[in-house]
Amino acid sequence: MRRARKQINQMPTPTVENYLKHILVLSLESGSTEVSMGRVAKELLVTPGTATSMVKNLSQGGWLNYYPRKGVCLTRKGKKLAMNILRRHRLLETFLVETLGLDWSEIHAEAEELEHAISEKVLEKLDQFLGRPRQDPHGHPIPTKGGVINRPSSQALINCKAGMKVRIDSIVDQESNFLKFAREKRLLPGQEVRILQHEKEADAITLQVGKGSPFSMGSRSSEKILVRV
Amino acid sequence: MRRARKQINQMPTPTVENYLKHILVLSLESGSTEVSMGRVAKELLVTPGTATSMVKNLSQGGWLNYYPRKGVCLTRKGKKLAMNILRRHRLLETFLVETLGLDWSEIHAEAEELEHAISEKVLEKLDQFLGRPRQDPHGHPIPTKGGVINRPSSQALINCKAGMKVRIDSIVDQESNFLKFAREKRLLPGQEVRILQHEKEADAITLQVGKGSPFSMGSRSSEKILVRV
DNA sequence: GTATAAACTTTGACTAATCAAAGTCAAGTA
DNA sequence: TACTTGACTTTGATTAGTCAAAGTTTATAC
Ligand SMILES: [Mn+2]
Ligand SMILES: [Mn+2]
Ligand SMILES: [Mn+2]
Ligand SMILES: [Mn+2]
Repeated sequence: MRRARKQINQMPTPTVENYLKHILVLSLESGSTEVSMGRVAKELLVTPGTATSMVKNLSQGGWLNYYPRKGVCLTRKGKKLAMNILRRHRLLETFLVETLGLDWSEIHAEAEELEHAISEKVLEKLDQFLGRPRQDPHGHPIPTKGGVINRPSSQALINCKAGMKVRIDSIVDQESNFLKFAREKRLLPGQEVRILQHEKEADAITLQVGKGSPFSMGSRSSEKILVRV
Repeated sequence: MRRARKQINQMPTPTVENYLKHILVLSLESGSTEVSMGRVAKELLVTPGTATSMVKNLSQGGWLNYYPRKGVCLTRKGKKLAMNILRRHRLLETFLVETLGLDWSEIHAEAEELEHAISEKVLEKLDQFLGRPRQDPHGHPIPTKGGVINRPSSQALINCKAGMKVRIDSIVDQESNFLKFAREKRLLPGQEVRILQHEKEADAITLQVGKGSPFSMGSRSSEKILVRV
C-alpha cells in the first residue's frame, strides 16, 4: 500500500528509515562513525541474521558502507536522511508534550510511528507552529533543516566529581519507568544539580537537585543522565 | 517492523485499515451495505485479483463477510474499526487546516498516512485540543468515539430545482484541483447557495453563492457537492 | 599452535501484499 | 438455447522483511 507509484523516486520504507536513524543515534552515542552489527541488531530488536541481510540492502541503496564482520558506517546520503528522521522524531515529541500535553514518558513510542508518516510540508508547519524549538522534551538537540546538530558537549552525570555544580543537558534512556523516576526527582533538562558525594568504589553518586533533598544513584542510572558544567 | 509483539493482540496493518475504511466510505456513499469487488479494487487502486485475495483475508479475520461474485459487507467488528479510522482521518484533516494552516486541497493525502500512525491516546488529546469538532474541513461528519455518524440528510447539488435556496453540506471529491476550484467559487461547507436555473437536458445548473456573481456547473461537478435545504 | 567461544553470516523458510495473465461465471443477446 | 462479454477469481510469481538454525571467522586463552 505504501505509496508505490513508478520505479521513479521510490520513498524509503519505514524500516529503512528506522535502521538509518538508529544507526545514526548509536554512532552519535559512541562517538565513532562505525557501528557493529551486534549493536545494530540489539537496537532494532531483530536477530543478527536479519540485521546483516537488511544492512546489505541498505548498502546496495547507497545509504551506508558495510564492512563484513566489522560494522557499518553511514554515507553522506544516509546520514542526511537519518538526521531528517531524527528531526521529525524530536519535533513530534516536542509537539506531543508542548501542545497536546502528553507525558514525556510515553511520547517516544508515539513519535516512533509518526516520524514515518509526516511529510516535509507538515513538518515545516509544525516547526513554525512550535516556534522552532532547539531541543526536545528529553533535552536532545533537534537537528536543523540542513541536518546539523551543534551544541556544547556534555558528559554523563556519573563522571562528575564531588563539589561540582552542573546543569542537566538531557536524558539518554527512553524507558518509560526511568523517565517517570527522573521527573519525580526533578532530573529535568535545564535543572541545576550539585554533586555532594562520589565514591568510585561504592558505585554511587549523591546529589541535590535545585533546593530539593539529597539522594543517591548508582552508575547504571547516573550514566543515563547527561550534564554540562 | 510494524509493532509485532506476540501473536496476542495483533494490530491491524495499515493495509487492512485502508481496505476497511474505503469499503465503509463506499457503502456510506451508495447507501447500501454491500459493496462490489469492482468498486473496492477501483477505490483502492489495486487490480481486481489483489482485491479478491485481500478481501478473503479480511473475511478470515472477521472484518467482513465475503459473498463471491456478489461483494462484501462489513461485520460489526469491521465497521467499528473502519469508523475509527475515518474518525482519525477527519480529525487529522481538521488539525492540519485549523492548527497548522495547510491548504484544504492537500490535507487528504497527508491524513491518509497519518491515520495509521496515530494512537488512541494522541487522538483523544487532539480531539480535546481542537474543541471536539463535529465536521472536517470538507464538511464531512467526524464519527464519535463510539463510532457513530448522525446528521441531517443531504442531497447532491445537481438534484436541486431552480429557485431553491440551499446550504452547502460537504464536498465529496478529494481531488486537489477540484477543491481549489471549489474554494475559488466559495463553494465551502456552510455557504448559502441560490439555484437560478436548472435545465435537465442541458446537463447544467446555474447558481449564485452568497452575493457573488452567478455561474454554471455541469453535472459531473455539481454531483460532487452535497447540500441541505 | 591449537581450542574455544563470541560475533557474525548464510541458508532456507515464512508472511503480507502485490501484479499479470489465464480461467470461470452469469447476464443478457441473438 | 447457444454466444458473447464484462466482472470476478485463480494461479504463479515477486518483493520486503523477518526468524531459526546451521555455518564461518576471529580473537583470545591456554
Ligand atoms: Mn520509527
Ligand atoms: Mn527524545
Ligand atoms: Mn490511509
Ligand atoms: Mn475530508
